[in-house]
Amino acid sequence: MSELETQIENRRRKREALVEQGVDPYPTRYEFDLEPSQVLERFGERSAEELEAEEQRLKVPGRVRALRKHGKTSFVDLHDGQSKLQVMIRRPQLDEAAEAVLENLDLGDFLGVDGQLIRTRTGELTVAADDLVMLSKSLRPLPEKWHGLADVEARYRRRYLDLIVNPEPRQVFEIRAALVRGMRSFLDAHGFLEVETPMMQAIAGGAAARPFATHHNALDIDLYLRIAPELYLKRLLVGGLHRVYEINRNFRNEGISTQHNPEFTMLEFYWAYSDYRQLMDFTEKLLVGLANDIHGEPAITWQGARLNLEPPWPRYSIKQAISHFAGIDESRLDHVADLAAIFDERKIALPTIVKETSHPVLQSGSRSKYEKEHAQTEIPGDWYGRFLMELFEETVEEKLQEPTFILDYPIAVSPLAKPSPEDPRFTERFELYLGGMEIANAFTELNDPVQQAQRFRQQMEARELGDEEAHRFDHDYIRALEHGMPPAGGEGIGIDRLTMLFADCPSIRDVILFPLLRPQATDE
RNA sequence: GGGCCGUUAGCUCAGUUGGCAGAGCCGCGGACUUUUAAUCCGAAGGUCGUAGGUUCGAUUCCUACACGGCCCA
Repeated sequence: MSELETQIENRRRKREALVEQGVDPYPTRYEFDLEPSQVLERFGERSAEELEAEEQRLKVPGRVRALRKHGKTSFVDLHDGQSKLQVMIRRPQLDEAAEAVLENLDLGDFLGVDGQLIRTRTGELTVAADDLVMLSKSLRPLPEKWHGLADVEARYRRRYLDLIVNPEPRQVFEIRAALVRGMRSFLDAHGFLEVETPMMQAIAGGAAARPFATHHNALDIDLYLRIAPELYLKRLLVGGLHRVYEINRNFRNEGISTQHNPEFTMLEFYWAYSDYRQLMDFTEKLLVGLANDIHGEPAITWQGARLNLEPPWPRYSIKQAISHFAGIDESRLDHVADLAAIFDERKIALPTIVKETSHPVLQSGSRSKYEKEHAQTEIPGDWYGRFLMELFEETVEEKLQEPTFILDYPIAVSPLAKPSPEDPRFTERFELYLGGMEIANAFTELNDPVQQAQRFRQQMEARELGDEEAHRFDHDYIRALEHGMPPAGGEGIGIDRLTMLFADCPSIRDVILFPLLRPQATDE
């Protein structure tokens, strides 16, 4: 028998021993007065003399996290997930049932104690218990008390253990909840209506991503888990819900990394008669407010650096950003041939989509060949934008630690955004970068049904060239637009990444309670 | 998909330049009526991730695989 099996066997024997002595190891009901952290809140300041005079008796439940037995006196640390409360037990004062509980008590058990609140000789607030109730017998040993659970894989796979023995995850998920709470109250206060739109969609639209597929048996139709709620939320704009938001899961059938989990949480909101400029101001206000609420200052600490969130935040167009952060003159950013030359100079790989595309111009996969043929062959017009974006991601993205708006994205990569009146190659779109990560994506929404249909057709062409992430044509969405969508701004904010920043977690798995891992054969 | 790193007792970790596998915590037995990482005494606990290979001998060296981490695509 392995050591673990032995330990489980010992605990099972104690469970049986309790049953034999008429003690239910899993009782149905327990009435208590306060949990440990509440006891500390209410009585934490009382002196020994005050407690002695008060003769306050309490029933307190909690998980046994430490057990110090010395002869006739035992000390137990009772935890409620936030704080611990010490219990002192003098064996001679116990009745038979309580004695059996003490006799068969293990670390990890849930225990109810009943006794007077005192301070011990060392001054610690303590319940001097004269009655004990087993509330739930634990059959497996907890990880070590001092080092906790350190194995990263075990922490993700068995988050319940991580939460019991490590203080950090609880704090992280409290921050996460505070962020979501703060967003809701901010949006509610600005007159936004929270809605829920389909997670299962016949056409997975609203973003460039591969979806998860599923099937509805009764209707016998294929459905997709949504990659974004965008097209449904904008249908609501058509329907007269002029300020709407949704906080919910998106699913993207793509790789896993420290910044990507296949399911992740987004806030998306749409605001009629607004535009991307107003959304930038709104975003600044939202995030600096969250920082003030959660950290008590308009700043966050990210991987050792203090990032100041006080508005206004710098705003660069894509071209300005490349010029400013990568030192490339803006005059070289207007033509695809110039961009290709920069890729060569800087030894940057071509955009994936270009490499994967079966367009004859690039079939060789060789850049020099591409450049040669480029001179005499018509290049699909949207490749300028794709090259520009690739250059931006390669040279600028990681440098954007302080909050920065990057604006005016190429039309090729923004099929749902309204074109810029100044330069039709670009759109009224921004992304917010913070800590080197893309946190928000927003634009003035394209509400021209004719142009939107044309954009969808361009996406279908890209799909035929091999871009599996290209948007799908959504005829029903076009029909909705044809009824008239008010001019509007819309924005998505990634909750997971924002939590990473606010809780200073370098991996998205640390801000998702149960991140996706490859299933493991169950062990003992 | 590629590179690097990791996997030893329930937990946290040592270690073996190839020769019987180590500690602390936990668990078990004992002592102890104010401890708090309680203390003291005692006895336990291992397919060294899995499968092959090299070798007189592999936990250690080699190969493949599994799972995980970080970086890159």
